Amino acid sequence: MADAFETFNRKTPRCLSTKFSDRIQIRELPELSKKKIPEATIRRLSTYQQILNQATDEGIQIASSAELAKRCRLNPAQIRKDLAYFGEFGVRGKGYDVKNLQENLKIILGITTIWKMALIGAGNLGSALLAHKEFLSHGFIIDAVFDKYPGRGRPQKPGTLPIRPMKTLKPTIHQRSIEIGIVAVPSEAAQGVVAQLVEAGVRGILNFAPTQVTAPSNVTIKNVDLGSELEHLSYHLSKLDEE
Amino acid sequence: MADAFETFNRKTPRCLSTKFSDRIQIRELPELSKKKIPEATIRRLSTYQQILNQATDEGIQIASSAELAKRCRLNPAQIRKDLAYFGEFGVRGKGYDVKNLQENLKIILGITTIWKMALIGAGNLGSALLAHKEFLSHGFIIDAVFDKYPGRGRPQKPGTLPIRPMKTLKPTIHQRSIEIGIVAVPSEAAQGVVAQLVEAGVRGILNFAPTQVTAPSNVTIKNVDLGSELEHLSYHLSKLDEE
DNA sequence: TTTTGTGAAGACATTCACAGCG
DNA sequence: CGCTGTGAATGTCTTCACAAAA
Repeated sequence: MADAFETFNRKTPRCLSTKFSDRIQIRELPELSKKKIPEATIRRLSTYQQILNQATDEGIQIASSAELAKRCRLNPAQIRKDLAYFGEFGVRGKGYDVKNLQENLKIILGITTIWKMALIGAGNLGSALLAHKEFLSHGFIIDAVFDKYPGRGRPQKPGTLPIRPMKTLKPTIHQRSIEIGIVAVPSEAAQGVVAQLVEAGVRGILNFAPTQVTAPSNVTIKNVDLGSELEHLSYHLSKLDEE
Repeated sequence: MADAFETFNRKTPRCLSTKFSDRIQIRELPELSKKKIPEATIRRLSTYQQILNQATDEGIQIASSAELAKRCRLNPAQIRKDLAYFGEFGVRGKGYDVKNLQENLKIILGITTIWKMALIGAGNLGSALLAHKEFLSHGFIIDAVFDKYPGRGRPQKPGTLPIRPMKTLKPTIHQRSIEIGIVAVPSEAAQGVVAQLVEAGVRGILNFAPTQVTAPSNVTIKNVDLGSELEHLSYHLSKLDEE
């Protein structure tokens, strides 16, 4: 896992020879290698993955930034700049090797190994997530399921994950080395569950409850809120009525 | 529906009396009333709704921008500026009336009436969405369900929506005045379904398929991609390993 | 030639800081 | 007094335009 970012910013500033920088300590140099990567760029990396998959399916081996831009409706310069934050992946005069770029994006996104996740909440949404086959192809797997009422949900078929009581959350997460929690419980319960997940040692949380939850800064939280997406849609639809 | 935006930019520039502007046609005036609202602001409006609901539940009647900011971890000036795009909702020296602001946000977001939606795809995800009670409290309702194979899915109980064949998409959407489509079908089928929805006359689409779909510019598309959210999480988790 | 990678310019978004109002 | 509403300042992101490379 630790080598996931070896390719990052691997460029040496051309104005400085290695020898020179060996002898003289230069204040700006460490800053240069830690150029800040915009959040907006990171969000687009998944889209690039998506369209590269599509291109692979169509048998395309080399794609220019213009071609990629067309597929995700972005500016070509945007794509070149985004990729350039992480290295020099293209060939001037030709474009990007689709397969190669795809591999590099996987490394950058940290999905070279499979992330184990714990699902909390086996209601409607939880069950759908559990059945969601696409997770695995993206490098994620639900490895344990918890619910306040372990009896509920679909009857447990053989080969299905057992629904565990909340009491066993911490030991199970430790034992199975789970690093991500998915919160699919009602809003009222969400903050409590987040606290338990943090206590159990997860480092990332995907929260489906439409409420603001907090966690220490070393735990990353991503909120997925359907209501908010629909409201955004509604805003734009109402606005069109005005014209 | 058309009155949903009457409160927008209802401020009269103080430098011009009403009489004055009645008599003389001023070029800049129409521009002033159409000040462009940042997308980032619009995305935050749903969050404001969420924290106002929370405040209401706690019995809070008046809240300052500082108080609201603390609840959604934003800068107070951000909140004041966002709200100021749509009118003067606050009282100087006091703050914002929670109830009143909530009502105004509903009008701004266009959720004063209930939006009817058609769900396409009655698989795992579709079924979960169908059972998702929260939609209604946000002003949205699934009014018709379609699937390539109408027989599948949960056995149809009385009082449950029938699963209709795709053939009936267009007439049903017309007949029931449905304006939003939810795409919960596999990636390969997504673009085709989007085309059918557009043809049937919907104006907004919520797409759960992890693929880039296109529609004419008069149809608004919002993508919800779980894989992409997880990849974003993965990126941040991998990065923390580096330090 | 073609297309990348990248400074510089431009567009957009956030925060500051304070006048103005209750 | 306290807090909003808002220009001005700052910060961030996107796009342009071109030198450098294959």
